Amino acid sequence: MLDKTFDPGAIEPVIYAAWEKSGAFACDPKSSKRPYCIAMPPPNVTGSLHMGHALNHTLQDILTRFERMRGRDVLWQPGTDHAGIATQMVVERNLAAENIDRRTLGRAKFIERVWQWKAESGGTITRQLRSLGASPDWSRERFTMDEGLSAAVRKVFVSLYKEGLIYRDKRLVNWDPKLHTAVSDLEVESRETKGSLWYIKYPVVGRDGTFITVATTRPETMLGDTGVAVNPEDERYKHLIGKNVVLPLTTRHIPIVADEHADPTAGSGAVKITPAHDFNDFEVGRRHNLPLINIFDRDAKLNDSVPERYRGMDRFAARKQVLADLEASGLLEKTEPHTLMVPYGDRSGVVIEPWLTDQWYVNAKELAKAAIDAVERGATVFVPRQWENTFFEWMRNIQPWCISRQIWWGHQIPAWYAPDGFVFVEETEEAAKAAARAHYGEDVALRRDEDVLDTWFSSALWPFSTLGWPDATPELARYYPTDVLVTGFDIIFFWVARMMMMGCKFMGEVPFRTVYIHALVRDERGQKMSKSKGNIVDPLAIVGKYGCDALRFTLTALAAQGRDVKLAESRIEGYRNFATKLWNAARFAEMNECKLDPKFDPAKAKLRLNKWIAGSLAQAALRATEALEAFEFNAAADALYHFTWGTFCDWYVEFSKPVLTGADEAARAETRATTAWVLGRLVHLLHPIMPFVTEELWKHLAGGQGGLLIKSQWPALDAELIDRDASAEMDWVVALIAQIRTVRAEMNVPPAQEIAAYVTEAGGDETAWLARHDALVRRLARLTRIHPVATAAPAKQNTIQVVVEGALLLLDLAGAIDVGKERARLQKEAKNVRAELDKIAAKLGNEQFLAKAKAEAVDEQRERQAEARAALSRLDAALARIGGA
RNA sequence: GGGCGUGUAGCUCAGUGGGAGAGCACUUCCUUGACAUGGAAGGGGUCGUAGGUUCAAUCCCUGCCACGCCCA
Repeated sequence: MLDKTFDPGAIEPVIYAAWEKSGAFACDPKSSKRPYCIAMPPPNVTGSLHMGHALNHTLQDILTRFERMRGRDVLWQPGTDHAGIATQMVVERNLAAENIDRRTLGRAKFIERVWQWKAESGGTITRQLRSLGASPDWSRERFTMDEGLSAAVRKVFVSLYKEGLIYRDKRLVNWDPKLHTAVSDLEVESRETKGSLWYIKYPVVGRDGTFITVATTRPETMLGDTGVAVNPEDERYKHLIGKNVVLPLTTRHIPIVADEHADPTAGSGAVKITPAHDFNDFEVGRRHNLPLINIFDRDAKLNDSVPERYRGMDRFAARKQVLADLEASGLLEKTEPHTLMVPYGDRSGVVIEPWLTDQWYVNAKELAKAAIDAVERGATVFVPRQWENTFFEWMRNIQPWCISRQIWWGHQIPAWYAPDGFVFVEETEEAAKAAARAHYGEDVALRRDEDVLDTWFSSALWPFSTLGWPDATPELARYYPTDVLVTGFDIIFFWVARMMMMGCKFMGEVPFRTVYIHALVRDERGQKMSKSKGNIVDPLAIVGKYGCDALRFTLTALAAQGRDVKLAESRIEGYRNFATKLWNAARFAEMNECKLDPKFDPAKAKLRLNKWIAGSLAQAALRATEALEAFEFNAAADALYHFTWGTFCDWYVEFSKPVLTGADEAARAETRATTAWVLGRLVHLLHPIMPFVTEELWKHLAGGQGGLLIKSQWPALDAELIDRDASAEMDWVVALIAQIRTVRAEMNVPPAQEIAAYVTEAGGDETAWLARHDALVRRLARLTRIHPVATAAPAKQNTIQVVVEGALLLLDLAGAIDVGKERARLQKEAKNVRAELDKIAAKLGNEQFLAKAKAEAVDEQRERQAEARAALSRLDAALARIGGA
């Protein structure tokens, strides 16, 4: 016997273990089934589960389970990302607690400590994914620093280098002065900041008392100025172009140049040019051959290129000093408040400094071509489609990708330098040595580049490196290209774009046919969840409180395309209740000995009731299947929810009660079999969304003989099961009962009071329907009997009149009714029907409508008119009988 | 500044070229033999705004307003 409620905490771990043990998650490369593959976006190995993961993995798991049940050989490829900077920071923090600095430890020892940390703590996130019910093929779990994946990285690096698509360059990079590494444009976050705009007077050489005023947000960098720019069209400054100014606080003379970069409407119209410390100024400097003067060291402290008094100062201290000195010398004209965008490192949280260094770059512009083309010709399709615009926008304006990082944890760049600086890029040290020998005619000492690659470089290879590339494995041939990538829009640039580039380049084919982009999970007020706001909802806490299925169903139901998911706990509670509802429907079936009968064929059911529920189920199944195929997760959840609760539990189960306790043995047997059959199909249909409760119920329904639900077949319900006549009949019964209940409530008939009813003016169908379902109607509308009578007249003083489609019912209250109240009720109803009739009449009276509207639309209006007229005449007659017009 | 998206019931959101929906919240009633994590009934919306297309617009098009996100 089932318990009264489902106990997720006790049952989930047991079921998960059974799934894993059964091998249900594993793909089967040798099978004859069609393959289906999803590459899991590898979470950071340092990560812990948040709602974004929960949504992302729930959707992937739904697709995985759905396709698996539909008979595909599914590979959901799991793994984790080594997350270079993030992981190094975690381990450095741990070392700091032991008072150890990584530099004193040395590179090799440090890397050892990272691996040790990974072995101990790196499994957190994958363990957490298990408690979400995720069913990837754990036996194939990969890590981006695995030997195989590292080999792929080296091969890609070397071949891109040899093609000239990876190169070394000295240019400005985003320098993180805290982490001491370059970062890519994407790892820089611009934050709107309230600052100042300082107006500084630069004296013009040879014209005493003449100044040009520049406006700047970063006065401290003036010590690296090598020019002043004005717009060539700016009349205020035209006469000064070509003249020199004395750079205040120094003795340096720098030229005034004409450049479009200077905006005459901003600030003073003249700008200082610091080519070594500003991306725009770098370009201006290049156009005018201005020298680059680097004034910062790697900590962003001032170096020896500045006057002595500023050396060694931090950039922020230097700003104060420079301003004070300018003020003292009368060169600070004014200060205005100014809002500007300041770049911050997304990991370190400190202000990023544009800094001149040697770094490795990928020619992304070139690689982007094939990726753009692939999306243009539909080889990869984004769902929802509009994200293709975002993708194109980024890809068409893509900048060189800085891939070297000055940290230790990651794939070390396979480049070796000879003493003369010549570089040899090879997959192994031996190959580099051989190349050097060939180059110099003798062995020379080689020094390996110390930098490592951007983490996203290895993630970009994920869809094929995990399948064994560069080896030609059977898995690679079978599962690449993958079918779907499920991810959030925030990593379209970081990851999707780069996988597209690398996949097209090295596999000659896109990495995935479809990219499903889901939204961000926000809190119930629509705010992004963040630690500082304290509005984080922890998925594991939710799972503990409401069960995994409740969380999964909630995320699914809210995952409408093109909209953020706003998560309110009340929704989760509601879907937990849904799981309970399903559970109790099964409990009802069990109590009534509804057992699965393998020989039962719903198409052969005799009772209208059973034909109707089978057809309704088929309809819901078709809708859910279509929705999942189209990634309309919420629509699938919605169709199944409404069938389960609104149709099966609210009506069918109630309807079945008189049959199950009745005397007709054949009807009982058929209804029992139908109930069990519907529930059996239903747990299959709900399984991808709510895997635990359905698996547990399946065990009970099938008496342990049905195998695991996760391995079962998706129900292919024939649309032939949808029986229009049975639907019309049962819909009428439902409407009849609802109408009687409404009237009873309005007339304050106590719910427990059973009353007699009379029916008259019934059509042929309605008479038959009422006879057939007499027991159901009596039970659900709480009537003692329904007597057919020849006429409603004379309406008695103790009868209320219920107008339904195709019949008139009289409810006998066995006592005087409040005639005034009854009249008011009928008048209100008549008023509503008249209003509707007016609307229909206006339409049908419109010749344009009759001439131009589709025939079906006109017919529909005519039908509605006929129904409304019939209802109105019954209402008028009813009113006449009690003496009210 | 460029791009994208969103404005529908008190809240969170579905939805459709022709009769406005769900969940939660709210009101009233009900411990009936699956379920009070339940059942029954009910109140509540000029579908942001102004135009246009159409026989017909909440839905399609345009402008505007508001909000959100991404990029510069």
